[in-house]
Amino acid sequence: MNPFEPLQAPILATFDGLTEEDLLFGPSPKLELGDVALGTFKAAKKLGMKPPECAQAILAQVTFGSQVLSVQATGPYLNFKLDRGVIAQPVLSVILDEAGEYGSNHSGRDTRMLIEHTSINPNASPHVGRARNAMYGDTLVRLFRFEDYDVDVHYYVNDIGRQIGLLALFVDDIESMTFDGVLQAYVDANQKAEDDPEFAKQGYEMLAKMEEGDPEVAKKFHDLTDLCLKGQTDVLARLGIHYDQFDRESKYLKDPRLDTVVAALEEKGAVFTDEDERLVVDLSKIGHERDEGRFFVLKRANGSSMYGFRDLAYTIDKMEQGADVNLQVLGEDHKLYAEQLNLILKAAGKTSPETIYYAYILLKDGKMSTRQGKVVLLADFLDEAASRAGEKVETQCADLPEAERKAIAEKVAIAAVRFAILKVNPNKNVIFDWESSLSFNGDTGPYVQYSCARINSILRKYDGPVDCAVDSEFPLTQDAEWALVMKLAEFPAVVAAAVENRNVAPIGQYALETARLFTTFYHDCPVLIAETPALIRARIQLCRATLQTQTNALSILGIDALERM
RNA sequence: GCGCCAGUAGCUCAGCUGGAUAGAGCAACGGCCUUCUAAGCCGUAGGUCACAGGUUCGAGUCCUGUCUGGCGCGCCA
Repeated sequence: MNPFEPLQAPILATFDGLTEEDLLFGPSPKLELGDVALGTFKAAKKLGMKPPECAQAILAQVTFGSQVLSVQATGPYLNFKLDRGVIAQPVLSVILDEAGEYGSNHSGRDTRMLIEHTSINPNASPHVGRARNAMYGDTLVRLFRFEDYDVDVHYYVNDIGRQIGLLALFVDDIESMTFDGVLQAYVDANQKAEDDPEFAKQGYEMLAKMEEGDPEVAKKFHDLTDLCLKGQTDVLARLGIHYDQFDRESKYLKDPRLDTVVAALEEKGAVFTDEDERLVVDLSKIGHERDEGRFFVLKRANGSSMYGFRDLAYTIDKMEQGADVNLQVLGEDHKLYAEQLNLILKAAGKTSPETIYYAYILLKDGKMSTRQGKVVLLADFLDEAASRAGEKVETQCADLPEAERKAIAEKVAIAAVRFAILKVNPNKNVIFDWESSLSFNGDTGPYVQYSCARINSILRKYDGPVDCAVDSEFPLTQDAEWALVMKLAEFPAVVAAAVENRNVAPIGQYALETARLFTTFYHDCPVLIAETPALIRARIQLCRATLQTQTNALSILGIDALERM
């Protein structure tokens, strides 16, 4: 949706050699200057002029249509005053017409994508720190599906490893065990392993039996990790996060494709057995330039494989599933590790997925620590947030049945967490503050939801359905209306940028800005009691278009636009 | 020590890939509910964009160095 088309076309027709990209349209910094501004920097360069000259040249030579009421050159800028209604009409028309698809550029048509995210260790309940991976990954999935990608979501289950070995040894009766029970058992088992070396050794033996394929041990590992996985995915499902496929690490223990990798490494002289009988890759032979992180261990002295060795097989497996785009979401602590894997795969003639990294979530008084109990569990936070939201819903939606009120409170809680995490650029640490995340005021998900609830409230009171046919004489004159329309027109570009940069944070920022502009409009421009029927009709359509755009933006973020709250 | 990421208002964050006088929210102060939901709105105050150089018509944004914080660097996953 390019609302500037009527301004652009006559300029392009007058000056040869200019393209759309040379014309930098945007809102004027102040509405007194104009409704829309054009920066002439790029165009000037192409035309061999200085920007202010270029502005003057456009002013002198171009004849604009009747939509343009006046043009003024201010240094390198041109400021246009427009017939706002005429410009706004097609914007609203497109939004109401495209409805749930408004904002999508459909860039993923006929494109298959495999994305792996979350993949947390089974022995922990998701806390908000780890959940950044899940929320970010899930939001990418939603973004790409919105763009018509055919997305397959994978979760890599670390179902083997020392921690599961200890657990399997410690736990007798899995049948009657709960997720919380397993978590406690893991803590106890670790303590026991620390106190009792013999027990620790037996843990490794369990692991060895698992690798050898002992059916009884395998079943125990499987049942334990299943229980854990269910506990974890239940919490994540509460946030609307779902997966298409769970890939068990144990499946990749003896993958024949690893032989070809090792053979390729041998051929390049990049693999050797060290003095402790470990099988080690020397990455300096295959492109790693520094000393740090030069060595990568594939197998222990006893022949059991390391996590990274199995991950090589898993990565190869993912890449061979025929997706056009492969993505994985990893914490920034995995940066070097992923680079090491990539080098090995490249040396073996294999490709690697594109990785999206995110920085850690910190607490106000430092980093999270499971050991010190300095964690915010996702489930705990959601419970507390839902309870606080519930108090408000109780007074504001007293007429609704209790079940419905509870559902609303839960959705507010989800919006609070998801938004708090997603609005921050992924390469920045998030400082998670319990209190401000529970306030629901200001820059929050609930604030955005609230603006939607207000729109819904107006639409409910408006008698009759909203007409999608937008009048050509669209009577919008107020600044608040204009600012809102311009913001709505931006949405497809915001989505396109998010796709290109694999960054969803700007969508959160966009929803926030739109909500703020709507609220200003809400206060400045009465809808249901506007002066004329035509104005009521127009503002209702603007409300409907805003709600549609926000619904689409929020759905990418995994947040529900609420009818009432 | 080496590598990657970051440093913007007291606090938490934006800043459209180099463009007009750097923007929000929280906290503070002052206003606004018999008028579409006050989870709200309007206003005031708050800045040497970590620091020092450089690149050019123009730098919060690009380059170099320094400082501070996060993460990582051979049998954890």
